[in-house]
Amino acid sequence: MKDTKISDAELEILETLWAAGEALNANEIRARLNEKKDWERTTVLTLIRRLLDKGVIAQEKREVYYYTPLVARNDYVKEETKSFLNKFFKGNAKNLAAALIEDEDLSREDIEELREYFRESFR
Amino acid sequence: MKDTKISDAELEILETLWAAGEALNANEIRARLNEKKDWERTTVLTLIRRLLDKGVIAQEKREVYYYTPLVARNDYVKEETKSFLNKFFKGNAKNLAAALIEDEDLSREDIEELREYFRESFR
DNA sequence: AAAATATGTTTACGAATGTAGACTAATAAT
DNA sequence: ATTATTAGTCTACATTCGTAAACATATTTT
Repeated sequence: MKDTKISDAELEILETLWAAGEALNANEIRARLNEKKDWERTTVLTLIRRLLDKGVIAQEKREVYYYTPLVARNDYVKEETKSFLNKFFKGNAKNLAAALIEDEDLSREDIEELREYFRESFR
Repeated sequence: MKDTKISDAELEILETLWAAGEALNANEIRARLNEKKDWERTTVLTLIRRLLDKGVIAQEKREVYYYTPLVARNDYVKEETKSFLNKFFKGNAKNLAAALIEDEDLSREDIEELREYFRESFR
């Protein structure tokens, strides 16, 4: 699960499973996805297959196959964050923070909140 | 320059130009890239072409073509950061911060620095 | 039993990517 | 003038991705 590349479409499936917190079958996944992505049944199945091939989810046979993530969202996101940091900020979190603050799309409150967060998080 | 997707390989070229701070020709780009990527001459040329097609760099004809970025790194990175934030943190910077802090790869000092940074950055 | 439905696998197909060879035009060296 | 070198464009080709239709199989309806 180290260097497995997960595509955007595949990630939608994974996010659905993570959000569910329990094994889902293809139809359930499709249903929950429906608000966001209106994919054909077979599209969902293809993505599931690819995730299986990549070894990032597992299947369990009941009346129908049920799928569960083999990676915790937390871990995955942490990895992605690290890559992102390296890609654009030489791995330096402070530079990222700078970019966040510079971003005029962050409201005053957002920043205030961030500050607060850091203050607490490490006394 | 809004929704232009720049691939990883293309980004290497761009980074080189950004770092240079002045127009470079293909050979110069290749030379500076050499430490990281040992690409064939034509590979570099292909990537340059793709960036031209995407309208993210411009060329200027002297004895030989010289290339300049049409996007500021800052702006580009800001955009990417925003997407990243949306993709994994529902656009919520605080959640990102949480992930950063959770990351045991950040040293105490890193975090301290971050805190400091936020403290100053917004009095 | 025949027909319809549901579930899964295989095959497909165009766009993007990483990587570069073939080919061409221009310039320089012999 | 002939040959070699350079700079650029065009073509190529395997892989991944997004998206799904075709096809096979099992199950349910009629």
